[in-house]
Amino acid sequence: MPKLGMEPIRRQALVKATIAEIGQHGTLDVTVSQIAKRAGMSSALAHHYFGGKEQIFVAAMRYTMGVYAAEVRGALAMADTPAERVEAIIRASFSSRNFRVETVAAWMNFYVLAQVSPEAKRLLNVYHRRLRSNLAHGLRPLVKTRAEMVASRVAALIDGVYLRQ
Amino acid sequence: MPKLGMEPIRRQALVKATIAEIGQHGTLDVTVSQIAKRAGMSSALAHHYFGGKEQIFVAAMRYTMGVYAAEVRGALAMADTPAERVEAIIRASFSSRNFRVETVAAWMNFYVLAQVSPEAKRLLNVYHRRLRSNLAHGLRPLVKTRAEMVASRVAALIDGVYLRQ
DNA sequence: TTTTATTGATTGACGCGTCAATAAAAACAA
DNA sequence: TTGTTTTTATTGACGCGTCAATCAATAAAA
Repeated sequence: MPKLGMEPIRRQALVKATIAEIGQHGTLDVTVSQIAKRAGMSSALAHHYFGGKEQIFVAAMRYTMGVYAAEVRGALAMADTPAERVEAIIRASFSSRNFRVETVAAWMNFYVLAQVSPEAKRLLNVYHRRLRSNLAHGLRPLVKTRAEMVASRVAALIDGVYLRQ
Repeated sequence: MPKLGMEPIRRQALVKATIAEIGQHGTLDVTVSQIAKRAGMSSALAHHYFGGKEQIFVAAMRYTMGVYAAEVRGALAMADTPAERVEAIIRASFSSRNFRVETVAAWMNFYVLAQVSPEAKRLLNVYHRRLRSNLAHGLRPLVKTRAEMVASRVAALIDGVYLRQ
């Protein structure tokens, strides 16, 4: 019973299932079948829409980072002073959504994925650059020339705290 | 041509090969055969001495952490003031040895391994506890009651900086 | 009838772990 | 000392399972 326009629904279901599955296993060692099953379809269909496992992973990574970016943007929108901007970013980074075990596990494994998949590496670079840039922008009025350096350290601190969750 | 007393030599060769292989691949996705080949033996022998893949990984993790612990101890031995102690730990953490790409990759993947292997998780906990304890000890005279908290943050920062290497 | 959705079955590759077999050293026996 | 047995080292081959990816077939919309 093929309902039309299934593609976007299936894709999103797969992406979310991927994150959940990685979160549950704590590893990228999840099979396409497991993901597909959780998303309520056959593995063949997952391949049909994404082409391959790595592309599913990358899509999940992109999605996760998109959610995070949106949260930062939202928090940033209602920050007025530089200090507030910095705090907004940090607060968004540690929001309850981003701090769920499954999200943290996903992030950690995306770092590993970036060691293997060029596209994942690219995405991770974009995230790093944006995070540092956002932080530096808020920090500049506070610490002037050292803003870039401090931003890097704060960014590292955020990731480090994550890693320990 | 069985030379006797091979066991410790083979074990160490396998452990080092494991770290090298993980470093090169950036992932735990390395086969026992690859490791054994790099260590100059058959995969059967690797199984003979370690029993299984996971145990090889755990041994490599234990080894890596042992090297790190020794470096910290060494640096700590010639630190007199509290501030020097803290600096010694940080300096040791970022020594050239611990900052080699392969070592960093190994560490990162050991975090993933800890999500799967209880023994790896235990080892990682020991490392975390020791690091925080060492830092807190040096920090206490400097920040008094907040020492524990600051130690946690510094520890997280160290790992975060690593993650970005 | 062409396009979109969907899956069961299959294939082909690969990897872990085991085992039987070989060989040399060491321990023991005569 | 010499012959025999036991222990240690070592590997090639292989079974068994798993998994990514493909394909042919079915069915409902357009």
